[in-house]
Amino acid sequence: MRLATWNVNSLRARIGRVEAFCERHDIDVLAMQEVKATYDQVPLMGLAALGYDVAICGHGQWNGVAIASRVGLEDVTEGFPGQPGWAEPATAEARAIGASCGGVRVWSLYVPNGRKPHDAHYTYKLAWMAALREAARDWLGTPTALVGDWNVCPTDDDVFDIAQFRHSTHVTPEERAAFAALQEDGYVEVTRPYAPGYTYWDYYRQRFERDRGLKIDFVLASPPLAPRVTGAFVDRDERDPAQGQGSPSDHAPVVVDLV
DNA sequence: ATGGTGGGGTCCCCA
Repeated sequence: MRLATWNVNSLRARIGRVEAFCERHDIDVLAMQEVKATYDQVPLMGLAALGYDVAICGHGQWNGVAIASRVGLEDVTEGFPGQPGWAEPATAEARAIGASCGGVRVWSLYVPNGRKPHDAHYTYKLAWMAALREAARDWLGTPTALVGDWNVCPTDDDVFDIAQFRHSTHVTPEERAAFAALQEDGYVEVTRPYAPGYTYWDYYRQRFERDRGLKIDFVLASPPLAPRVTGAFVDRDERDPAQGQGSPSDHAPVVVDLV
């Protein structure tokens, strides 16, 4: 089974690229983040014609998550127990969707950005990740994949210039500890051994062209699932403005193969 | 310390 995760930065603006990506790589399950759309807003006929069922847990503005699957899409759940809410309607209830796909429980996750350390959104980010850890403990015994945009750089090597992030989110000890805690519980980050490179490059200052990016998109596999991983890669071509139709997302998709 | 680009919704917020 081939599983992918991709922060698409608007599914409406990117539907053509998403369909081409699924076809080109023979994707079975695609977890998407920042879809910025509800189900009825997106022309999904193309994906349906390719054999995919789609579930969207989304808001029309700044975020929203989705799962497209052609190996079954069952027991769809929006959010997880204990997920902290947020007063702003634009950010509420649209950061996690889970479903059973071909015998694997897949969670498409959009971890809050946090904006700035000391910002209330940063506190919310840490609370959200702590709640995810608590919920994820219950899924350790079954084949589970926690995939998505984690908005955390686990090591200094995951940032093009750590000096520029002295006063930024994504690299603080607290965020790194929250990401590491899931691995201490038994989840295994399965992409890095096969695909150590960046997954995100800012739009401005030609960051992609100069390979000045971040590694923030990951796949955490539960103990029963981790040994089934046979490979992974980052499809940098999908971030390349010179390739494909229309403008790219600022994230590249991450693909994982499972037996 | 700031601004650069792209995507939303209403002319400004968010990544």
